[in-house]
Amino acid sequence: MRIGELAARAGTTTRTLRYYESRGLLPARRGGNGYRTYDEADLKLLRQIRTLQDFGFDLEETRPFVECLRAGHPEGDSCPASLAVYRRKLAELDSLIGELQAVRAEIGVRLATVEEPTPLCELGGSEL
Amino acid sequence: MRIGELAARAGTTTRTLRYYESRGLLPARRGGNGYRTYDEADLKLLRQIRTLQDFGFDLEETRPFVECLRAGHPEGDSCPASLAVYRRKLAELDSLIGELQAVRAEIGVRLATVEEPTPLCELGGSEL
DNA sequence: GTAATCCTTGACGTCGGCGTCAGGGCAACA
DNA sequence: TGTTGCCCTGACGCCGACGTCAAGGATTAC
Repeated sequence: MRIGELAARAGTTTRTLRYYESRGLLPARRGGNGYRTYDEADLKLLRQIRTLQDFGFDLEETRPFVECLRAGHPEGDSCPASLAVYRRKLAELDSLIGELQAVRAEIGVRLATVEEPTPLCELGGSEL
Repeated sequence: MRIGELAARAGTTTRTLRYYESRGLLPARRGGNGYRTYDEADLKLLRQIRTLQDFGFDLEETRPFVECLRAGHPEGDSCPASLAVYRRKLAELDSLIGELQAVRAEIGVRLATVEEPTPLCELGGSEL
C-alpha cells in the first residue's frame, strides 16, 4: 500500500509518516516510481507508535517498542528496552501526577480562601 | 533598582523581564539614560507571575493577577478575573490528572502483564 | 584613564511534532 | 490529450518562553 492509504488506515497524515521516516522510526521500501510502499506489518508498527504517542510518550521513547516488533515479537512491549521505558514512564507519571495534585490542592485552598464570605466568627470579632 | 538587580532578586533573568515587558505584562519606567527602573511593587508583581508560572499557568493566565495587584489589591487573586482563572485551572488540572492516572494505570497493567512470570495456575491448565 | 561591568535594541536559535505551501513527476481515466 | 489525483522533495511556519549573540552606549571601580 502507498503512503496515503497507510495514513488513512492509521488515522494520521502523510506528513506524519514522512516525518517518522526522517527520524528513522518507520523507514519505507520504494517502488520503481519512487513511491513509498508499506505493508500490514508497517501498519502495526505505526499503530504502536500512535498508541504510545497518545499515552504521552515522545517519539524517541517509542523506538524500543518499534524495534521490538520489528525483531519479530508479537507485542512491542515484550522486550527489556521497552519495559525500561515503561518503568521510567511510570516514575515520571507518578512524579508529575503528584506535582499536579499539589498544585491543584494549593489552588483549591487559595480559591476557597478568597471565595468564602469570610465567616464573621473567624475574624476575631474585635473589629465589631 | 535596575533590571539586573530585579532579576537576581526574583531568581530569574534580564531576558525574562524584557520578555514580560514586550508582552505588556511588566512595563518599566525609564531613567534618563534609558535604563529600565523598577521598585518593590514591581518585584511583587514579578513574584506573582513567577509563582503562577511555577504552578503551570501560562503567561496570559497570569495577567489578571498582575492587573489585580496593580489595581491596589494586596493579593493578586482577590479579583473576579483571577478567580475565574483559578476555577478554569482547577477544571483543567482535574481533567489532566484524570487522564494521566488512566495512562498510569494502563501502563501499570501492561508492565505487570509482561513482567509477571505468568503463573502456571492462570494459564488454563490444559497444556499441562 | 581605562578596564570591567552593566545596560540598550535587534534578531536569530531552541525544542517537538508536525502543518502547509511550492514546484514538479507519474498514473489512470474519459 | 487533458484533467484529476496521487506521489515526490525541500523548505518555511507554528507555538511558548525564553537563551544567546552582536554591536554598541553608560556606569562604576580602581
